[in-house]
This record gives sequence, C-alpha cells and structure tokens, in this order.
Amino acid sequence: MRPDLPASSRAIAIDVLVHGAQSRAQLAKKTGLSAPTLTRLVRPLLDAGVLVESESVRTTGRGRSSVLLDVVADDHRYVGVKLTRESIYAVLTNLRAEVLASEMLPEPSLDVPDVVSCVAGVVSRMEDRAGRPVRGVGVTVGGRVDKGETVADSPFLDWHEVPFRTLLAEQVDAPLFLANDVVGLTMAQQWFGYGRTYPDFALLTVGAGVGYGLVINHELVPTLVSPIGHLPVDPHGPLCPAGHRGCMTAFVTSGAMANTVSLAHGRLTTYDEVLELAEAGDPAAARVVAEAAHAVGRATAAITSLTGVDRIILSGEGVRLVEIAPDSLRAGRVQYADEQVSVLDPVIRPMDFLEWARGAAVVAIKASFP
Amino acid sequence: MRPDLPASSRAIAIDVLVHGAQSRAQLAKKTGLSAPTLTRLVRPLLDAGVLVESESVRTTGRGRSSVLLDVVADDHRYVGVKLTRESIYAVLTNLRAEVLASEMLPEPSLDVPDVVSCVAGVVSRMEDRAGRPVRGVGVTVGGRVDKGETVADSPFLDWHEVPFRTLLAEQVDAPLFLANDVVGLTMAQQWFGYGRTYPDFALLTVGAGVGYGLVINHELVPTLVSPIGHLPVDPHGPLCPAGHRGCMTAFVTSGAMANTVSLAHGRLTTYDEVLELAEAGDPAAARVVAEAAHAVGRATAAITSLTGVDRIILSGEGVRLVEIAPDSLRAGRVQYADEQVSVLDPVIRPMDFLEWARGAAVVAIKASFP
DNA sequence: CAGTTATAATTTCACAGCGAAACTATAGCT
DNA sequence: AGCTATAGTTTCGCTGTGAAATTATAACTG
Repeated sequence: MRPDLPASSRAIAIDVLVHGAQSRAQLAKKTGLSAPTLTRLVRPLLDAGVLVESESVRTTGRGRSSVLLDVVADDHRYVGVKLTRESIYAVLTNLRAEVLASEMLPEPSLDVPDVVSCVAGVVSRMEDRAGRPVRGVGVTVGGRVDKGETVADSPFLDWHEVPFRTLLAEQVDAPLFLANDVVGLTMAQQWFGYGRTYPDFALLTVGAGVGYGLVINHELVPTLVSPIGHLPVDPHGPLCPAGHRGCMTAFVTSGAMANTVSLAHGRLTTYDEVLELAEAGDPAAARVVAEAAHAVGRATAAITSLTGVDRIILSGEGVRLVEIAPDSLRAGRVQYADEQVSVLDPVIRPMDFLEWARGAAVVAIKASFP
Repeated sequence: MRPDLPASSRAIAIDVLVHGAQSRAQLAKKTGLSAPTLTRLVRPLLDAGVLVESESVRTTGRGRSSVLLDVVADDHRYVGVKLTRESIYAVLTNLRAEVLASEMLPEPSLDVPDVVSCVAGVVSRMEDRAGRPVRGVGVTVGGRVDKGETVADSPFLDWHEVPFRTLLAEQVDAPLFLANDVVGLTMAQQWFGYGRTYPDFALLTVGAGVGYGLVINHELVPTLVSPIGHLPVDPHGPLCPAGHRGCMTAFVTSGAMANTVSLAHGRLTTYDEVLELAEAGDPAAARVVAEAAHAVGRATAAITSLTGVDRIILSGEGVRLVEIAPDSLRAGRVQYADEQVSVLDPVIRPMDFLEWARGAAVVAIKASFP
C-alpha cells in the first residue's frame, strides 16, 4: 500500500490487476473518467512500476493502436498460510494469486510459541523459494480475528485473545496480515474468482465447519464469524455438538455426516467413505448426503431471502456432497421460494486445502497492493 | 432535489433535517470537514432557503455563541399514500414527516382507473388542507415496484405491470414517487426513526404479511420483495397458502393465526380476538401467539446470522403479538445462537396503519429533499 | 499515394472542492 | 481594559477533474 498514491490511481491499478491488461481508453470508459484523467492517473503508476505498458494491440477498425497496461504479476511474491487444528498449509504466489509453490506440514502442537516458530519457518522457506523479497504474508485462521492483530477466539486452535500478528512479526520480516479464513477465501473470490464480475455474491463453504462470506456492492460485509453454522434447517433434525437440533453444523459438516453414517452402519466411516457409499447407492449414506445437500440448498435460499444476493458460490473441502446430490440441493433451494421469482443455481467451486492458503495470500495482496 | 446543489451541501442539509438544528462547528466536527468548508457549503443552502439560521445559542464556557442551522420543517408539505386491498391511507406531513392530517377511505375497487382517480382525489383534498403547494407525493404498495414507475406485481391489488406513476401523474400536479411499502417504512426508520443513529439495522414487519427491509452502512440494501415471508421456520409447522409448511407466513401473519385459532375453537376468531384470548390465558390462542413470537425470534436470528446486522426493529400492525409473548421471542432469537456471542434484543415499534402512509411520505421527502 | 476518417493518448487550461493560515466576531473571565 | 476561548469568515494555494485542442497512429478511399 503506497499511501502517496491518490485513491483513484489505486482503483485503476486494482482494476488492471483484477481484470487483466487493458488500454487507457477501456479503463476510461469503464470507470466513467475522462481520457485526460486516465493519462494523469496512470503516470504515477508507471513511474512507481506498479503498471507497465505492454505491447500495443491492434483492434479491429482503424485508429491509433491502444497500448495495454498491465501489472507485472511475476515481479512480486506473496505468501499465504492457513492454520487448522491438524495442519499448516502454505503457498507462495505471484501478484495474481497464482500458486507457485506449496507446503503442508502437521501442526506441531497448539501451543502458541510452537505454532509461531513453525509458521515463521514455513514463511522463511517460502522466502527462500521465492528468491526475492516477499511483499506480504497473509495468515488466516478459523475463528474470530480482531482488527487483524489478535486471534480473539478460535475453537479450532483453542486460542483466546492471542496477539498472534505481533508475536509472529518478531520472527518474520515481511509485512504481515492476519485475518479470518473465510474472509480470505471470500476476498480471493472477489478479486480473482467468481466475484470479479459481480458486485454482489455470497460464499458458502462446507467441510469440517460451515463458512460464510458476503459481498454487497463490491464490499465485504462484516458478518459474525461462522454464525451460519448454527442456522436452523429442521428443528427435528440431528443434533450438533452445541446442542442445536437440525442446524447446518448438524447436517452438513463432514464430522457430523461421518458420525451419522457410522452409527447407521455400526462401524466407523470416514467422510470420504460416506461420499463413496452414497455414490455407490448405499441407502443410509445416500440419505445423509441428500439431507446435507438439501440443507445447503435451504441455507442458500435463506441467504437470498435475507440479503437479496442470489449469486452464491458453494465451496470448501466437503463441497463434493452437493455434486453428488444436485437434485436435493435444488429442492432445498426452491422448496420455499416464491413461484414467480426465478432462482439462480449456485455455482460450485471444488477446492482443495491449498485454496485456503491461497485465500490467506490474497489477504496480503489486497492489503499491500499497490 | 435541486440538481445544482453540490453533493456535500446536500449531505449537510440531510444531517440537519435528520438530526435536528446544529451549529456549523458541530457539523464540521461530525462530518470531518473543515470550518471554512462548512461556511461555504452552508451558504447556498441559506440562499436557497433550505436552511435558516435560528437563534444563536449560548453554550457553556466562553467564546462566541454558535448559530444553529435548521430546516423550516413547517414550510413544506408532503403527502403519503399507502394502498392496500381494502383501504387507502393518506397522510399530510411536514418536512420532518410529522403527520398533520390523515384520511382513510375504502378502496373503491381494484380496477386501476378507479384507484387512480381515488388516489388523485385524496391527494387533491390533502393539497387543499395543506393550504400551500405540496412538495412531493409518495405512494407505496405491497409488491414489486419497478424503477419507481410501474407496479410490476402486486398480489394484494392483483396488479401486474401497471404503469401507475404515469397514470397518476396525469391527475396529480405535484412531484410523484412510487415505491414498495416496506421500502418506505424502512426509509422512515432510517431518517426519522430508530435507524437515525445507526448505520446498520433491519426492519421486520408483521401483520397481514411479513415485511423486511435492510440498511447496511447507511444504505438500503435492495432485497427481493418480502421473500422473508416464506423463510422456513419449522418444516413440520402449519401450511401457508403457497403450500409451504412452517414458513413465516404460516406462523405469523394475522390471517394464518386467526385461522388456526378459529379451527381450534370451532368458531370464527379475528386476529384481535386471538391476541385478547392469548392475554386472557386461552391455551390455544396463547400457543399460537407463542409460536408466532418464536418464529419472529427465529427470523431475527437468521437475519443477524446472514447479514451481520444485530439491530432489528420489529413493527407492523400485528407486532403486538411479540409484546404478549416476549419470552418466546427471546427463545426463538437465542435458541440457535452461539453461546459466547451476546444477542441484542430487538426493538419493538408498535404502529398503526397510518405509519405505512407516513412511510410513503418519507419516500417523497427523501426523493425531493432538498 | 495523398487525403480522409477514425481511434488513442496527451497537453493545455479553467473550474470546483477542499483545508491551512490568518482574520473577524463574540463572550466570559481576571 | 486585557486575556482567553470559541464560532465563523476570508484569503489563498493545492488537488482532482473534464472540455477543447493537439498529437500520434492506423486504415480506408479514390
């Protein structure tokens, strides 16, 4: 973040980063600014090296060729780290959040000093691999993060009021940014994913927990952390650990689903097995998966009802469940819908665990660009 | 709306209208603008008569007395009209949306020309009572309103794609504004009610239907029209006319509640009787009211979960039900809540039907001030 | 191939919004 | 009367902006 750059210059730079190389004329039309203003706004960006003029491109028709402006994505390196209870995931990315290297290692323990030095070690190795200064390091955790400084409360790590950024900054030189994990994932979608093109969208993640991010009018709406996890779906449904009957956590988290199927079959069944069994036609597993997909559909309908946002991304490690039971998803989404109103289908974005780390990298990119 | 006024002048004028008489110094501090800028912004407002300097006020301590700036609320007249299936409600207000006169008359029929001339008649009578030119007329209806021009779809009036504003403009001289009824009510809360002080709040209305308005960061979020009416609460609950089991409509609308109690007692019971019976301890009525209040609580919890907004206003003609069963409301609100997170109690704003018309007047005020 | 047209980008210039500094206007306190 | 504190104004310079004119480039035309 260069504080000397005028805000409108920054907006131009972000547009180029997010939407790719464009000419000044295109940018002027898109932003509603005049051509002279664009020339003026772009100059300091060129001087600072934020943008470069790439080849001039012949468009159809006559007239002078336009010169494309672009970021040099590969000039910059960012690191993203996501902490879970079991593992630490890290990625090295360029400015466009494209993953160049990754690492996964088991969580040493949940003691804060252990985690701090372990993360510092990962970051240091990533810096070596980068072969150049890293411009920013983003770290995300599940749970409440306060002002980007402290982990106020993380049930996954059993942490409370840990001033994690400060602690980590003692061992990491690069600019450091701390955020909630779903916030990072939502930002990644906003700048480099589905949300790029849309001013409003919601992100619902399914896996060990249920995550939720909301963007309205290009801005991230600060929701409480993962409150959607306890959104009620069916007051007669299964029980979640917090004692809620039929909330999202009880229906769709991988642990809950595995438990239910284990109980039905009288033997321990993993989440992956549940999905396989469901695909193979096992009645119990199929039922559990269908109910979970139905619950996800219900949740998307509630999101649309209460926020007016109808573009919804489904993602998370466990999202395959809705691909297995698309009809249940659809049924849950439209069951209580108004007849006249057409309902957009959610977009499914399968993802592995590195995607979480990539979200962390985007936290750093967003905070430090340009 | 004076298009020649700079945007920041307008912001100052709105602040004075909404928050009452203030000195330039106060406004400068609040808006973060400098004192000179405030002098400059206020001048055209004084010239145009939007603001006046009222008496200079001695504050504590020494120094020059500050001069309060205020709108002349009673210099201006606005009319608000709300259409329902059975009746037309109209109010005459001043600039601060204080009701000076009101009128209620039965809907002549649902034929568009009848309604148009009836509304034109009401407006004309209100203009007579105003004794001066009316600065704006706001008309609101339940249902989808497109671009302030046409009633795209109103199940209450059985109207579809009626270019109501244009039709009415042929018989009304004053500037005319058309909007959804809940939008008007939300705007009224935003400028002249509970929302004045808060950047984020939600409005939930209960009555013949269920209404929902959302303001985030001082801005009205465009939600679909009354989709919350079919928010599911309990998939084993009562049935609504659209065939949904246990949706908000089935639980909390006055018609549904009256029907349920009528059925239980084997005799026709009105909504008001239901509330009286519940207060008197009648088990069936008390149960229906408690379930309704519980459903309202659930809905507020869902709103908070999915929007992050925890300040919620409960209103509408039927809102007394939650006053009768506050414990059920609270139970529904916290039942699925996270334990750590403290939950704000909703604010209850009882209202009569004229409040709807006042909301319509606010539509006109907001659109035409200054 | 020179002239015409179309598009991109830049330069020049004038205007609007804003705040720092200095100034005027009050009012209380000593 | 002189000092201090607060409100509001005037002056002036900085910054962001677009209209208009200018330059650069490319294709099409007769």
